[in-house]
Amino acid sequence: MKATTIYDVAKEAGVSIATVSNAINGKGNVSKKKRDEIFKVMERLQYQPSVIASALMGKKTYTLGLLIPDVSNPFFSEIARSVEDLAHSAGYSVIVCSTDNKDERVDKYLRLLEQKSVDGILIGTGTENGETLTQLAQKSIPIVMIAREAAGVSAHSVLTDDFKGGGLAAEHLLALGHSRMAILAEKLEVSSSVERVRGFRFALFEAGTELGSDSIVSCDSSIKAGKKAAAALLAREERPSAIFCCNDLLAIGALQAAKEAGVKVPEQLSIIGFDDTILSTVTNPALTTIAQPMDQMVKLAFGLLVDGQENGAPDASIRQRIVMPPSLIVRESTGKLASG
Amino acid sequence: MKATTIYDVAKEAGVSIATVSNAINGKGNVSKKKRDEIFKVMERLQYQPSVIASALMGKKTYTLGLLIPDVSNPFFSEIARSVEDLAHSAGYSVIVCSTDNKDERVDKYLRLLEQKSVDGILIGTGTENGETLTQLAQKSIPIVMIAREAAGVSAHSVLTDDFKGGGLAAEHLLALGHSRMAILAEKLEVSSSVERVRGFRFALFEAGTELGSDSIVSCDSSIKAGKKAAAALLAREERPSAIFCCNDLLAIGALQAAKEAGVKVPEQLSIIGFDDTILSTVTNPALTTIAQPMDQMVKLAFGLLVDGQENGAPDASIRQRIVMPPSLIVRESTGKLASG
DNA sequence: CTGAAAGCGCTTACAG
DNA sequence: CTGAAAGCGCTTACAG
Repeated sequence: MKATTIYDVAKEAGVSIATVSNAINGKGNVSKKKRDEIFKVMERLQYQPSVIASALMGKKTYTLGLLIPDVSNPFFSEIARSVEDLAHSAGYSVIVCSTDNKDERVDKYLRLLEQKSVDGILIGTGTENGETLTQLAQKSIPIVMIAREAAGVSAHSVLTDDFKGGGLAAEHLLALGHSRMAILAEKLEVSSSVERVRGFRFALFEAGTELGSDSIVSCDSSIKAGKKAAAALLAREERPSAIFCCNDLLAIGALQAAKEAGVKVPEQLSIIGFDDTILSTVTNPALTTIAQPMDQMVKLAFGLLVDGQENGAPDASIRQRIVMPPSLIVRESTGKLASG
Repeated sequence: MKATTIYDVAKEAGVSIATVSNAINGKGNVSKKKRDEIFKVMERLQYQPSVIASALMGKKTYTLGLLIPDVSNPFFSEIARSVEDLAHSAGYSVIVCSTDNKDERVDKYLRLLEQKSVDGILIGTGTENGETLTQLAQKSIPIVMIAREAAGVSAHSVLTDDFKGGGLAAEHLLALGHSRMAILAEKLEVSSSVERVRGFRFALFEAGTELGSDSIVSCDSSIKAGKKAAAALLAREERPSAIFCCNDLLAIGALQAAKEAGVKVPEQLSIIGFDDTILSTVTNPALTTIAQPMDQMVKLAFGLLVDGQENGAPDASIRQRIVMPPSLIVRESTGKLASG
């Protein structure tokens, strides 16, 4: 069964397709009578305008792209959900793209999205080579970065103050009386990770403490990798009394390593994560972590992406960089060292 | 900067747009010489064909829709990732739609996807009213159901043998010597949930045991709701020694309720979940659960959806219903009752 | 082997 | 207030 087109309803309603189009889009004055008649016919024929056709005429596709490292990672799936909801209520749908932080995948997806003429792209994935991005920006397809720094790309970005987040974690641990600390970071190419580490170290420095140079270990961003790295940390002669993990996945790995090593959390070891994903509420002990105000960040980013194009967008050219404050969520995985 | 079109490359290459089109699509014999020239120009101009335009000419949009209750639910985000990967390597992108199992959202998304002329829709969400679906099916947009039964809709479906899954859970608990059991189910409108409960009860029946009529409680599918319902169960005079939860979220709620009530798992209470999501590996104790072979299921569903249209599809009309076997994953949350 | 022309389903000036 | 016509960027017969 072929879908009904604007021609079908025009014929049925006894008007031209131009009038149908005008009626639908509320343009050019169509008399109320005709308009009603047209809408009645549309309903009867179950007519749905083809966005393909109208997109070809320069209108929007009402489709957005979302680039993230991995939808199956709770942190990003939560972002995806927020984006989707916002998009949905604004009439957009979103194409989700998991990049695994691989440049080739980023590139391929970006090209795909361009070919599909999406109305904008939200990027929450690492992109060292801003080349493709810059090209896109030139082609006037709006881009905004979320929870990631735009590496030399002239795009708006909304992110968390990762430096401060690291500081928050350090202060919490310091207040609990810890002094032998370690850091578990994901690969240090990711800018947010670097900032978290820097912030953590700086807070320690301000407090007059310092981190041994071998106290920062980095690994892949997964529970498994985190577990392995944490296990090595715990096997050291001078076992740390607290570990700052740059994301919840790593923190969970650390939790598991501690369990296997028979090290009690938080009595003998404090563990603090980052991101405040659903995972952190589910572990036992529940994870103390640093939360990013994701809902707000998504809302801001979405606004920049979509309204930026809809309004006259007088300031579209001036690149915005919105930084949001993280917050400490204390749960059960951190505490004072049990008696010394 | 306007994007380059087929006209630009035709002009540059000194040929007609028809020839460019043929060269790109490998149709109508284009001499090797011209073809090479054309490709060179395309590269130089960074030409990317518009899928919008070719879709309008009846070609595919290379976009698929995925309907699930909620991307931020780990079970579904894992499905989404598998679908995305398969789609990606076949040249498709996927629009993710979280329906919250609400009919209105299902309907709205379905209509949206239709307007965007997606090449197919994968449905993993409850849909009581098959009406919209049936309409779509008539409009010849391919649909396949995944992990859900197609309610009276003539669409392929690939699902887990939920009845057997429930049975597996029961047998496991039975073998551990339990007799006072209870079930935590999500709203009983969801077909898969009903089957799991039925399977569980049947296995008990075969073993000569029975479930008190008040031993089946249902609630929303969330950790919070599960926790509350489980707490009520645990507060009963005749506290159950084992709870079968129809999904991991509920099981985690039960785990938390037990912790709060001071009931030790698995020593005093066994808890078994369903789905084998990442969450079940992260709890402490780790969750015993029933796994669905999701990767295989997604692969099969995707094949039905995409190849079904690409091949001559001689059997496209005969509706397939593929049922996959679940399996028991024993972790730490189930065990024999400690001494009686 | 190659190109002129029609057409996909819309929208947008422009006449009337 | 309404419609004929051109055009968006492609593809597909059909001539040559």
